[in-house]
Amino acid sequence: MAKEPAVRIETAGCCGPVFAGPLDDRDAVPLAHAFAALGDPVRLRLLGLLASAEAGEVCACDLVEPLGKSQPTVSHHLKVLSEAGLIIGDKRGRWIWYSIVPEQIDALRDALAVGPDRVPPSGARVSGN
Amino acid sequence: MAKEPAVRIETAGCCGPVFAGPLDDRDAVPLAHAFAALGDPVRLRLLGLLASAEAGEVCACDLVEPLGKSQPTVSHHLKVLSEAGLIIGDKRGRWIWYSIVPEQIDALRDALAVGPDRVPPSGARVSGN
DNA sequence: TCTCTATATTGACAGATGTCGATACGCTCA
DNA sequence: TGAGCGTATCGACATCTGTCAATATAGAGA
Repeated sequence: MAKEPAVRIETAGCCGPVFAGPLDDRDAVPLAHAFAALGDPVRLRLLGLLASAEAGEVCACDLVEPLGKSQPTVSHHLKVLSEAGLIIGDKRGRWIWYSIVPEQIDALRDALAVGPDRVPPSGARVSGN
Repeated sequence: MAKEPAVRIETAGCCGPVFAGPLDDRDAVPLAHAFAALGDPVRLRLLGLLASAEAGEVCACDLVEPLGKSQPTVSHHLKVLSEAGLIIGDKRGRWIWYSIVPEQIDALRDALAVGPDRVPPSGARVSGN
């Protein structure tokens, strides 16, 4: 179960680097949502823990203590990251194992490519204006 | 005036990709602050406008109308981006010309490099499905 | 100097967000 | 079936954030 990211950022798939040109509000909103998910220290540390896990995934039960937050708070942040499509949880028995969705992180990286001549995704795209 | 970014993200300069390992709270806070600055559609569109400008910079007076927000609101967002070190303003006479600070954007991109063995900061996209 | 214009700041307000304790849900195992 | 554990949800609260009208500040030009 839990095999599909909750959200797919459109950047990598269709629209190319955001900074390659003026951005439509409809494109900006989901992207801003994804970046906002990164805009919290606890969530960044959460991602760091997942990324550094030997097996590429971590049991939610092993996230509470290193973060120093209450279980509901950690659960809340996991939900935010999950809804942004940046992580995904796999339920096995009593436990849920979370792992990073690399494609989504990459999509955000691509979105941060500055200028039209940087890392064009597949084809030349919307070369602004 | 206005020659130095307000903030320098430590990632590129010293610490490498954030997702390469567990993240200290002291490191996470400034980074989260920078990502939070990207977490608003208006600010993303603002960056898009700056990035797509022919001259690499845009007069603040030319930002209000395309964004469809009030002048104080635009000024507020410019301040947020500026304090995050993502843009910089150059005052010339009555006008202030804003431009992107590419090094800071790159620092954020580098911070999003997932894992120690993935996509060393320079490009190489992972054609994410 | 005084006026005009560009930008920033202030104050106010509604809505979003981070946090926790309490509690509900769901799975496993005896 | 019931007890126990892992996780999510709820409710409450303080804080932060986005927005705008009003106002202040600062430079240019008459």
